[in-house]
Amino acid sequence: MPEKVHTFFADSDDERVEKTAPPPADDGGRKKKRNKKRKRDEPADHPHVPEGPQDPIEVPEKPVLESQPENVSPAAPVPESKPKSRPQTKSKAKPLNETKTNFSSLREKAKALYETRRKLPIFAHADDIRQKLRDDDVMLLVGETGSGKSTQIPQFLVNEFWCRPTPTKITQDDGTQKEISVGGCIAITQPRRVAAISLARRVAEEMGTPLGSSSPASKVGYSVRFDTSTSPSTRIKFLTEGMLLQEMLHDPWLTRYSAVVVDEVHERGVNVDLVLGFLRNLVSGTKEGRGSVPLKVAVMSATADMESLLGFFREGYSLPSQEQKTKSNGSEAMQSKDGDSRDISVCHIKGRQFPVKTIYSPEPVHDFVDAALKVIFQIHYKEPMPGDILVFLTGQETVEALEHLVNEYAMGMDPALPRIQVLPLFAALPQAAQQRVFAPAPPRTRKVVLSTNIAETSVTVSGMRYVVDCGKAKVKQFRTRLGLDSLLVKPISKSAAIQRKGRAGREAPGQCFRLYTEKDYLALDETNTPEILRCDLSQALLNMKARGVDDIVRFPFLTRPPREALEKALLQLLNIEALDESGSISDVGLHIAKLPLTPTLGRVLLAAADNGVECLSDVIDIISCLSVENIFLNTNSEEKKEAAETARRDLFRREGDHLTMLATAQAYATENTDRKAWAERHLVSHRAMQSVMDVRKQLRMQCRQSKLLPSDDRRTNASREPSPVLILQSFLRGFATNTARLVPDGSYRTVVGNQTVAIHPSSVLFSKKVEAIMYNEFVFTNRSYARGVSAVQMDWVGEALAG
DNA sequence: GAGCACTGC
Repeated sequence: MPEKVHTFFADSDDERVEKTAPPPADDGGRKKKRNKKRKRDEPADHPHVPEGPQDPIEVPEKPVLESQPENVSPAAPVPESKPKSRPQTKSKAKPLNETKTNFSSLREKAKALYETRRKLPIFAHADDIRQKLRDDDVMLLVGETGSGKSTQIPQFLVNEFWCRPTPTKITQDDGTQKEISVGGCIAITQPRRVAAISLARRVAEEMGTPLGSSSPASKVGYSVRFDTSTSPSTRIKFLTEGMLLQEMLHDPWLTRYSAVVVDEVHERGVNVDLVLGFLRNLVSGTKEGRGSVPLKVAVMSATADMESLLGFFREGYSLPSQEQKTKSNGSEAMQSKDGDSRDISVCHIKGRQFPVKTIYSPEPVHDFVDAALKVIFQIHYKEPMPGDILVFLTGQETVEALEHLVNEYAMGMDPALPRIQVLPLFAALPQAAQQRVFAPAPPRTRKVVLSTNIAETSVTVSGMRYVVDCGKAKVKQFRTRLGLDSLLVKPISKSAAIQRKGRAGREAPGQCFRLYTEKDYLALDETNTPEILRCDLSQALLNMKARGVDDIVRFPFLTRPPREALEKALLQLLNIEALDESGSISDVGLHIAKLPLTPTLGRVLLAAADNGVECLSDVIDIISCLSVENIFLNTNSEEKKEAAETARRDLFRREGDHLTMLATAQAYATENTDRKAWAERHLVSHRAMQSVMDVRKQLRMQCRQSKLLPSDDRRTNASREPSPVLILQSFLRGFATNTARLVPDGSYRTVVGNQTVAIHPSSVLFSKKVEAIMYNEFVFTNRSYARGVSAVQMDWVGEALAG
């Protein structure tokens, strides 16, 4: 396979962007020096983005969520979980005159933003990028932090000739021809919801178009779970990877799209691997379902590891097509037939980062909390203000330990020195406490943020000049053989270390103190282990089966999971009857695949439907609670624990966590005056309960659509008592293998495998002895824990295991 | 006696 283009764009050096910034290039054809070929590609109705000197762009120094265009600051700080999704007043078209006035002010804003855009490192490469995707269907792009790739690439491409809706004909199953329109829209996938939404908002502003469903003329929209905002004129759509997979279940040929841009591939979540596999099949196949209209694919990553992706897509081109029709042609014939579009372009765009000096520990460090403490004060004593410190630790425990130590030492500090403000940051921290890290420090105060790897990708805190990196992180790993997840502290990868270091150089030159030796660094893995090698594959496999990938072994995995892991997942799907004996997907499996749940929880939902509408309704409430992390607030202090016990007394159910969750969800749902106050009174997380209600609403809706629930939404009988037996038996249909019995020594042993398992301290059954338990999660940290636990009877378990 | 980080029509 010829490799036609392999270009590395030399770009400006880090801080000298201004000086070496290339001559302003074209953004979409608005400049004088325009590319002749492009002219006719531009629809006239494209919002006008003028050139020329404009008002200086105000880029507010606000917390920025990562994966946002690195140099873009959203107007608002980190949104409270789902900011605008709650009162859903979507898809309301504005009156025409209002829309009109909006357009002119939107255009003004876009005009102002244009100056910022053209200074982005990627801007000078707009023409090359357009040309590459005209020649080839696949482009790989390495864009370092600050290059502007996520916001600019879709704008570079949206007016290309190949990006228009194309009328074509497809052959239907019955052999008849059907006229359809293919393409017209660009999809850009993101690993996280917030990134998808804020990127869409930013690109809409830059293009001078309203966002999503706010106007029928909107050209930019987004789609994430619980919150989709698009219009009939949407041309650029940001969506989460999961959302694209979901769309592909209904439209396997992606007929709405002319291009899919897969962003942040280096994060390698399991969903992105599936997306890439499906896209490779699409670009290297016959495209019959698209009426032969090509699909352009751009794969973007922040790290330079493009070799494996290049090999991955080349392999797709060199194989005989997955589709039967071209099989006889062989790969060579296909190559000459399709010519250029069978090549793959690679681009490398430098980022815009300030230099960060790396300081290694001269000696190996045994206690990184202690070492971090020393380094923090070393920085504080020696380095000038301003300059906040970001410390990467492994988890809540180490964060809190170091928090106490720093506060203790700071008290004995010379009063003449600037003060120190310590701020913890981890996902389980209540939202209000998380927000504190974004507030600027008081005068003469240095902020020290102690964070888990949440600050590595998900949250960006501004003002950081010093990074302290312990070199470790907790990693979840699914152990196929044991059927349990382990959560262990492991060394991070080089690319994670580089990512952490980069956090010090976003606003000024910085320093990164690595609490490990250079030798240790050099011994680290190059990249993070892809999630597909670390997780239970049953959901991924079910998704593939639901899309007609019969032979899992032949699916193009960017990283192929071990055979054992695939077999385990297939067995699991067989156990819950999602697959039949031949390995084909069953009706049950097809139904489960469409639910936004793990296959096991999906199976439980269907089993509950067999036990009647009331049981299904209750099980939906419980599943909704299980779908969000921890609905109960943490109670670390003895005092708080007692308070919680009292506050939650009326929610507690002796049957276990499932019935307790049901009581909580129903009490919350029936609270009509002040849910927030109710949650606070019961030491229940209001944020988590809002998510629970979102999931519940979605599941109820789907069950009504599939006629499992009656179409009128009235809860059957609010005052009725739930049936614990039916509910728990429904759960056993999915979790029969997640059971353990009490043995004479007072411990629990798993029914399958006879392993010791302890009830997690967060469970209401903690320290209780019952005949047998069923649990949702089996996690190894310091020991094996069962989480999400209920008491069950052994004869139920026997029945469930027998099928 | 304890909770890395994401995510789904």
